Amino acid sequence: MPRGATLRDVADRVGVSPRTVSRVVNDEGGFSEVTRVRVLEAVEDLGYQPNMLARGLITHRSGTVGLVGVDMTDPFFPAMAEGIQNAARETGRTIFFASNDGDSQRQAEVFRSLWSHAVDGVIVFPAPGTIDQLAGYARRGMPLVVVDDIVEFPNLASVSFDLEDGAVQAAQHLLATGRRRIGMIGSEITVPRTRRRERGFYQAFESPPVGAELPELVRVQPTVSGGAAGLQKLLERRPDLDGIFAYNDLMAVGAMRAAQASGYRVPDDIAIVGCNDIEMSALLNPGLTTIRLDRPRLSAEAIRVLHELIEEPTSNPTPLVLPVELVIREST
Amino acid sequence: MPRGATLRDVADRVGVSPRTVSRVVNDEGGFSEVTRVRVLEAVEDLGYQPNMLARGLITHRSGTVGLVGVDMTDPFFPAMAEGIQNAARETGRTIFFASNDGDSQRQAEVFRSLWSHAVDGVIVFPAPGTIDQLAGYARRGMPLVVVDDIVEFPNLASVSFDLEDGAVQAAQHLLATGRRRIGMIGSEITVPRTRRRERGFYQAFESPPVGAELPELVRVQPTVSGGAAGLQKLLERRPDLDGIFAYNDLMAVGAMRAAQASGYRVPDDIAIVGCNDIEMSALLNPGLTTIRLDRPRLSAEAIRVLHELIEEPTSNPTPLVLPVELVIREST
DNA sequence: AAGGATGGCGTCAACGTTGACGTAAGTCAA
DNA sequence: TTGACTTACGTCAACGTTGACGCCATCCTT
Repeated sequence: MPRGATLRDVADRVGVSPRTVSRVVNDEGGFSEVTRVRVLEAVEDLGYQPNMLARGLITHRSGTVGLVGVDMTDPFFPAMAEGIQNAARETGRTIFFASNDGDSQRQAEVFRSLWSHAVDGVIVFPAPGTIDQLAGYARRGMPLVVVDDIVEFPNLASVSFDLEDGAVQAAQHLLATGRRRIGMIGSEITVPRTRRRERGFYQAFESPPVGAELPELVRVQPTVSGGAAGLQKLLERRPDLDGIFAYNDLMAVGAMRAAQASGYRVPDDIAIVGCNDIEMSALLNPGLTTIRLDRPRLSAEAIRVLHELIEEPTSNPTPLVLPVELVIREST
Repeated sequence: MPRGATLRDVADRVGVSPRTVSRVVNDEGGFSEVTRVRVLEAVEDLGYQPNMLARGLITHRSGTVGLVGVDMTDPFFPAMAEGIQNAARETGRTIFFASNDGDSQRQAEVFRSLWSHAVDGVIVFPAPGTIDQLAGYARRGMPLVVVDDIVEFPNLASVSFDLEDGAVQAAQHLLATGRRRIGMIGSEITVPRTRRRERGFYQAFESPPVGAELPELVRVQPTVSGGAAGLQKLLERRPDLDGIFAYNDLMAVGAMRAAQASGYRVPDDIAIVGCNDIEMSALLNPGLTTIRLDRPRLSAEAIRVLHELIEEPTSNPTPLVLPVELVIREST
């Protein structure tokens, strides 16, 4: 790209030094009203835009934030990214985006690249099993916010949803609406998230209503086809299941389709509860009962915590866990 | 962020000049094998990462590409962004992401910011009515690829889908499956895209099969609720419609739900064809017949064209229009 | 043996900006 | 009137890197 006007160009036109133009542009004070007006006119005329590379080189602030996701095509992600991007823009920062593909190696590459570009901080949806890696970056001084997972490491902030409670709510709802033979389709991916959801699910059965039987659990891939496979497996074990809680909405969709394909009516024969409340869930037929996560809130909190960390690198924020909410639609 | 090791740190440890380290790191040649090995060892030991700000300042290549979308939550977008991001990574570039919110003002802000950050080029899903604005950036030397819209401006590349043909295919499919009273739910957003789809739609009626009546058209917001509203309007005009083509899948979903809510069976009473083949469309009940756009291909082509433009700024690529394909599911 | 080419470095300046510091003119209090 | 302070600038160096160029061995050619 051709280079645009520089401080020197503006300075020459006005007849002051570049330093003075810099002061005006950054509103540092130390200039007269007359100078200010003339400089800003020249800035306008020449279409001057500060060069963030040069500025960042000296201030060690690049005005950028990294956003590392597992995979952009996860339907949970876009709303998060949009919120984060908007929040970042309000503080004058631009977003570097990169996927880690759920792979620690790739995530390391991504972080090397972001470090090279001198990002001011990073918000990351961690690849499974990479908390230590991330803690390493944080220790080296990179402001880092882990999203969607609870981590307890010094210098490593985290913002997440209370999915344990979400699982409790889902199971209780199934029990409260009269379901007695309930299965959970969990995720085989071994992250703390998974365990927490399962723990919450079982917790709801600690003092079960009369007639409730011990729940079933299968672990499958967290995808639509995984959900379908999970439902098949559960029905093989217990063809009389009447309630399902799925690890996420995609799996719930898969389970719903598989159930319908096997001749079960939803919700008459079998009720299904998902988790995440992705956009699609309200549009299904029947609409999916699910656990709503307030993603705009999570975005806002993540950026807020990150900015705290950038401004105050020594601060040690406590993990933030946001409440979740059951949304009842037609699938239960 | 704290700064990492620099060329000087590496140089001091090895006992050579920073210039030599730079040569090794960039594999420019002009160093001995012994030096190469010792430098790379030191690079490894110190965890040296080149500072892209400093490098970009002097080379005028920042190793970044801007990706400007209308809105990340458009279900059409994530797969594109993921593909673009992966393709960019292979060439060692990182993606700056920003939304224009479909607003020209905001888009201008976004471009100012990207210019400030010295991006090597930009891929943009243009906000409606901003082609002139974009042509301006291209004229000033910014390598720019417009995606999802055909533009014929010098210096401004474009990559898009043949949605005119998509509309032809959709309409012909409806006619071929015996539908005779067909409506189109168009978008009220006045971009060339919209017109092209409508033109293709009407084109299919230029030599209609016997019994086919003149098609109906409404224009509504390109959203789920817009689609529902559009279907209502169409049915008010002609309650005996038996086929619908919607501008996009979200509208098709809205139309499908509205039709079902009004007691119409899909596809028995009324057939529905969407456009885009977003992930959700295969998961609906019934599955949505729609026009599939090869988004991975579009991503790849967009990055390819952009790189050509970056390497060869004077080249003037012709607009690229990719073929589309009808996917028949249960809604027709 | 002289001349030229080549390999393997080093030196210096520059990219565009800001931090640190200097300075001249003006203001104010004692 | 003097000294201290303030305002409104300017000067210089530095951030980390690379482009341009220079230099000294070494090697080859004739």
